[in-house]
Amino acid sequence: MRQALLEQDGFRSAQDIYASLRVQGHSVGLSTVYRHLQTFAGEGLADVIHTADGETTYRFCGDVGDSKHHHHLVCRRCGRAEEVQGRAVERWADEVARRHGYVQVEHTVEVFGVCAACAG
Amino acid sequence: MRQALLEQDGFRSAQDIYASLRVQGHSVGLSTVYRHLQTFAGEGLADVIHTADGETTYRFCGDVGDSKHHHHLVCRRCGRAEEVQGRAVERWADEVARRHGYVQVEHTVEVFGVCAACAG
DNA sequence: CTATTTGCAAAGTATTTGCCACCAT
DNA sequence: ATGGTGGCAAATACTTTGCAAATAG
Repeated sequence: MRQALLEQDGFRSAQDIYASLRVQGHSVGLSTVYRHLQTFAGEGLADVIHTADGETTYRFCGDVGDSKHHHHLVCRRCGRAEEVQGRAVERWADEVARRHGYVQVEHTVEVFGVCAACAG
Repeated sequence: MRQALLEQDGFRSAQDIYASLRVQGHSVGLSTVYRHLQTFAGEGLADVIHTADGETTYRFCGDVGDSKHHHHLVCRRCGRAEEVQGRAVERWADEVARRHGYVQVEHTVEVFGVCAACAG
């Protein structure tokens, strides 16, 4: 089951993944999907992002516990995602925060678009 | 009522705003809060952002229909926010997207921290 | 047999909608 | 009367939790 989940690709919502699994014949429960997703996210096996309309989506990064800070370029259509880094952004965020006297700074940066394949 | 809503400050969730209004003595309905919030957002009178944990929060920008593209530096504690711009970020996002062949690019960038006042 | 995993169903929480009452015109 | 605004309550949608059956060790 864990396996079946890990084989899913791209950023998908829990509900979406659940539906896919059922269609694929697995008789899995919704709670199981949520439970694993949370576990994965906790272990760093999955990235979590919230789309513009507030949906929570997950994506598996592979088995590598590569915990490096990165952001995503996500296809709005198919959910496919590229992991990207941006020293420029990190610097900008820190600078902005510092200038206003904010501490314990974090930031969320996600880029959405339509990938070459989907754009046709 | 519209007025009472507009007087709220900082980024707050709908539920939060609703609670405040009730405490302040207004006998307002939750739906009214949501309806106005959506209207405001549509008119550009309010900015909407989703916090890291998926909560939807709103903030009033004043009466100016100043629709310029900007981001926020938000205090995690009190909800206060500074509107910031970052040409560097815009450029970076476009560049990253272009490099991977993505089109119709958009991005969400929010910086969270604890403001000087709250950090004490 | 005990511990873990899983699925179902129930409970929660957040948001949207339907509908009727109320206010000013 | 008429249109718009507002409140309550019901309906949705998404996520979490309780619990007992199934499975593994």
